[in-house]
Amino acid sequence: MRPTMRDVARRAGVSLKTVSRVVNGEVGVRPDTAEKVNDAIAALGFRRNDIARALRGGKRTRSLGLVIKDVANPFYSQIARGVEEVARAHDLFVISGCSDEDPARERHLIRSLCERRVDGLLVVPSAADHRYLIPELKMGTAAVFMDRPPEEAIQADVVLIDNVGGARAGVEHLIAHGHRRIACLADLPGIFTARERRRGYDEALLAHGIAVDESLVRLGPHDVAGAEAATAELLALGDPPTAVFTGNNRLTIGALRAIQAAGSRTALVGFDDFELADMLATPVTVVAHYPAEMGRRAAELLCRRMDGEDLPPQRVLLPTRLIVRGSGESPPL
Amino acid sequence: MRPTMRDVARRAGVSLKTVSRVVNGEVGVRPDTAEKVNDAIAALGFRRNDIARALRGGKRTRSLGLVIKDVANPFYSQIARGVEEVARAHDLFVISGCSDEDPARERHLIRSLCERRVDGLLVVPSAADHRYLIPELKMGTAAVFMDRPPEEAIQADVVLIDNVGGARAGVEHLIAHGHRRIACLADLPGIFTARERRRGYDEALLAHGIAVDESLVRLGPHDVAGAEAATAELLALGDPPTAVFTGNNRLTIGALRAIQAAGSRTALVGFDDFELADMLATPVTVVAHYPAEMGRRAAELLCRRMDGEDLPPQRVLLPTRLIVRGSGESPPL
DNA sequence: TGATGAGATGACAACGTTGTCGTCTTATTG
DNA sequence: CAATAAGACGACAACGTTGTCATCTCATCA
Repeated sequence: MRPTMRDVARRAGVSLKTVSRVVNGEVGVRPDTAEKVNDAIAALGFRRNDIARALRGGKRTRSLGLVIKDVANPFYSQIARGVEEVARAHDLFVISGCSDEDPARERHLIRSLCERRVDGLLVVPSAADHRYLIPELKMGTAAVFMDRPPEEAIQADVVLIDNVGGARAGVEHLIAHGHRRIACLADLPGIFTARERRRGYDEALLAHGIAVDESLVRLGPHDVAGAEAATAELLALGDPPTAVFTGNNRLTIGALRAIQAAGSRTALVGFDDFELADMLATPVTVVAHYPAEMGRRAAELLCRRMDGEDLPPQRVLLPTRLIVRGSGESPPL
Repeated sequence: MRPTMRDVARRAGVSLKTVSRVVNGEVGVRPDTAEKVNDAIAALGFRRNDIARALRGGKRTRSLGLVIKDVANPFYSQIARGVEEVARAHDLFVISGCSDEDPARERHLIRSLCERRVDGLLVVPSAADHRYLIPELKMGTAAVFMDRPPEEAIQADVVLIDNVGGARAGVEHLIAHGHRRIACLADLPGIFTARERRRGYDEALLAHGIAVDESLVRLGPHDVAGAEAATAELLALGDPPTAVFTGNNRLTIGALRAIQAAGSRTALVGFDDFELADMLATPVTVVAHYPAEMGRRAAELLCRRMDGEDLPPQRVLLPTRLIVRGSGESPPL
C-alpha cells in the first residue's frame, strides 16, 4: 500500500540509493535528478519509513519514554508538558504511559518501552523495587527519575522537589502566625514525597520546640474524600488543631471542604499550588513548586546522557516557594 | 551492545528461529529447549526488538499518534487520559505531541507521526486546512478528529461535544431565571467551538424572543486576562448586562474575577466544568462535558478503523450537562 | 523391518532503509 | 590526446526479526 523508496526509484528511473540521498538531503545528486525524484515522491505520496531507518541505523529511535502516574492529574500533565518542550527542541517524540501507581503496570510499561528501543526513559516511580531496570541501564538505555528517587541500587539521575524544605517552610509560616496545634495530613507513608513532607513538618515543629502530637497527624488519606473525612475528624476533636498542613493538593482541597463545611476558621497551608487557589472563598496559602520545570530539567539531563555525557549520577533539588494568600495567616482562635 | 536473538541462539546452542519461537510463545518447542533458551535470554538480558518486529511484520507498530494543543491544559490532558485507557486495553502505545495551536507545528507533528508509521492518528485540529492529510488517509493511516471537525474534504470520523445544544441550555437557564440582558463572551471566532457556542447563545435568545444585542457580545478574548478586561468593560456600560454566558473555562474564570472585583451580583453560566467550581466564593453553574469520554470514544472509533472496519465516516455528538451551583440562579437586579 | 507421519528444529528470504564501495561519466590538465 | 580526478550514481549488504519451507528424529504400525 504505502510506497517505498524502491517504488519511488522505479518511477523516477533512478536507483534506490539515489532516492535515499535525495530524501536525506545528501550532497552529490544533480539538481535535475533530485527533481525527478521529488516529483515521484510527491506523485506517490511517499513517506520515509522511520521504523526501517531506526533499524538500519541501529542506534537512535529519536523517542523517549515517559512513565507517569496519570496524565489527567495536573501535576503529571505539567511534567509531561515540560518533557515535551525539551523533546521538541531535540526533535524527539515522547511515548508515554500511565502507571496508575501500579508497580506491575509500571514494570510492564518500562519493559515495553525498552522493547520499542526508546532512546531514554523518564520515570516517576511507583514501584518500590527497580532492580529490574538494572539490565536495561547496563544495556545503555538512559534513565532519569522524577519526583521520587529509585532505591540505592540504581545508578541514575533524579530530579526532586525540595519536599522537606518546602514543608518545613509551610509549617514554619503557620508557627510564625502563632499556631502551636498544627495538624498534618500526609498521603500514604509508602509514598516518598509524603514521607519527606511529613519529615519537614516534624523538623519545623521540633525547631520551634513544639512536640509532635501524633493524634494530629493523619497518614493515609489519599484523595479528596479521604482528606475531607480526616479533617472533619480532626475538627471534631475535643481540642482541635488551630491549623492544618496538607501534604498535597488533593488533600488541601479535601481539608478545605471540611473546614468550609464546618464553618471553621482553621488556618491552612498546603503543599502544591493549584489553579484557582486565589479565587476560593478563602484564598489558599501554598507551598508552590514547578512540575513543568521538573519535566524540563529531567528531560535535559536525559538528553545529555543520551548524547553520551558521562557524569556521575546527578541529584537535582528544585526549590519551592511559599505563596501567601490568606488561609495560612489567620491566627489561632 | 544489546543482545539480539542471534546472540541468544548462539548461547543456547539453538537456531535463531527457535529463539523467535520461544520468545513469541509459539508451539512446537520441546520444554528443555525452551528452558535453555529462556536461560540464555535471562543471562544476556535480551529484549525483543519491536522496531525490527514491526518492520518485518510490515503491518502494525502498535502505536497511535495523539496531537493536542497542550497537555498541561486539563481539557487536553483529560482527553489524553481517555485515549490512554483505550490504548492500554488494546495494547497500544500513545505517541503524543503538542501543537500549541500552531498549524505548521501540527502539520509537522502529523507528518512525523506518519513517518513513524503510527497505526492511527487522533487529532484535535488547529489548522484550518487539512488537505495535506488526504494522502496519508489514502495510504491507510486511520484518523479520528476530536473537538473540532476537519473541513468537508476530509473523510474521517469526528467526535464532538454538543456545543450548540449545551450553550443553548446554559443561556436558557439564565433566561428561565428572568434574565433578558445576557452578555456573551466567546473565544476567537476562528475557533470552531467558539462559533458553535456563540450560535447556541443566539438560538436561545431567539427562541425566547430576545433580540441579540451585539454590544453585549464579545468575540475575541482568548485568556483569563482578556476575559476579565472584557467583562469589566461590560459591567461598566450604562445599561450593563444582568447575566454573562462564557464560552469556556478560561473565560469563565476571567469573568468571575471581574464580577468579583466589581462586587457585582451579575449571574454567570460558563461552558466547561472545572475543578473547584463548587468551592469558589460563588459556586459556578456550568455546562459540563467530559473530555476523557471524548478521548475514549475517539480512540475506540480509531481502533475499529484500525481493525479494518469500513463504516461511513462517523460524527459522534457527546451530550453536555448543566450543573447548577449558584452563580447562574441569581435574579436580575 | 521399513514405511509413515507427527513433532521439533533449522536455513533462508524478506521487511525498507542506509553505509560502503565500485563503476561510469565528464571535465580538467599536461 | 591520453591520463587523471572529481562527481554522480548504482549494486550490495546489513540492521533484527518472522514467515515459509525444508530437514531431521523418532515413535508407531502394517
